[in-house]
Amino acid sequence: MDALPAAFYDRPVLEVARDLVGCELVHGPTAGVIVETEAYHQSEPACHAHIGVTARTHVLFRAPGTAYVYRSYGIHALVNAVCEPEGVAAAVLIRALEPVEGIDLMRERRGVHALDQLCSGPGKLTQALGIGLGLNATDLVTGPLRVAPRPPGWEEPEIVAGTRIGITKAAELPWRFCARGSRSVSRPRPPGF
DNA sequence: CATGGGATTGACT
DNA sequence: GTCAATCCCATGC
Repeated sequence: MDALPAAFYDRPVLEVARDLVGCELVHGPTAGVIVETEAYHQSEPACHAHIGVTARTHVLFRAPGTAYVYRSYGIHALVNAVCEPEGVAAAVLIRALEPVEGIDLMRERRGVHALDQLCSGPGKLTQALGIGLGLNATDLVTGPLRVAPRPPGWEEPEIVAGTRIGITKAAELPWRFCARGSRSVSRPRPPGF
C-alpha cells in the first residue's frame, strides 16, 4: 500500500476534496474507500481556522498531508486532511467510507452489524477505524493513518456535489462531494444522488 | 474564571 | 421531529 504523496494535498482544497472520493483511508488492520468529503477553507467562516492561529487551529496551517483530528460535540472524533501550501489553512473532512478491510473489527467497535452503517458518518468512521485525537497532527503520508489511491477493482466514482452538513455559517456553499449511489453516504443525501 | 457553542449520533416521541 | 450526552476552546467579564 503506497500512500498518496504530499503533493496531492498541495492543491486547491476543492480539487483535493473531489479527488479524495474513491481513495482509501487506512488505519492498522482497518480500511475503507472514501465516498463522502467536505472542503473547508480559512476564507469562509465555517472553517475553524477562520479566526486565525490558535492552540486548536494551528494544525490547519501546517504542511499539506497533515491529519487534523478534533473532538466534535464533546463526543466524536472527526478526521480531516490538511491541504494547500503551509501557512494556508484548508482541510478536507472525511465524512463517510465504504468498509473494505477489518470489517469484523469495525463491527465490534461500532456495536453494529449492517455494513452500510459502519462508516456512514464522520463520527462513525473514526470509531470504526479506531481513529482518536492522538492522531491529530500526524502525517498522512508516512504516519499510522494514511490515504492510499483508489484500490484495484473499484470503479472511478461519479461525484455529486451538495451543501455541507451540520454547519450554521456559510451553509450555502456546495462544498460537499459524494460518490453517487454509495449506500454508505450519510444523510441527508444531496439532490441527484 | 464562567459561559456557550459546535464540521454528531442515537434514542425516543 | 426532538433532544441529551459531553468536552475543547474561544470569548468576555
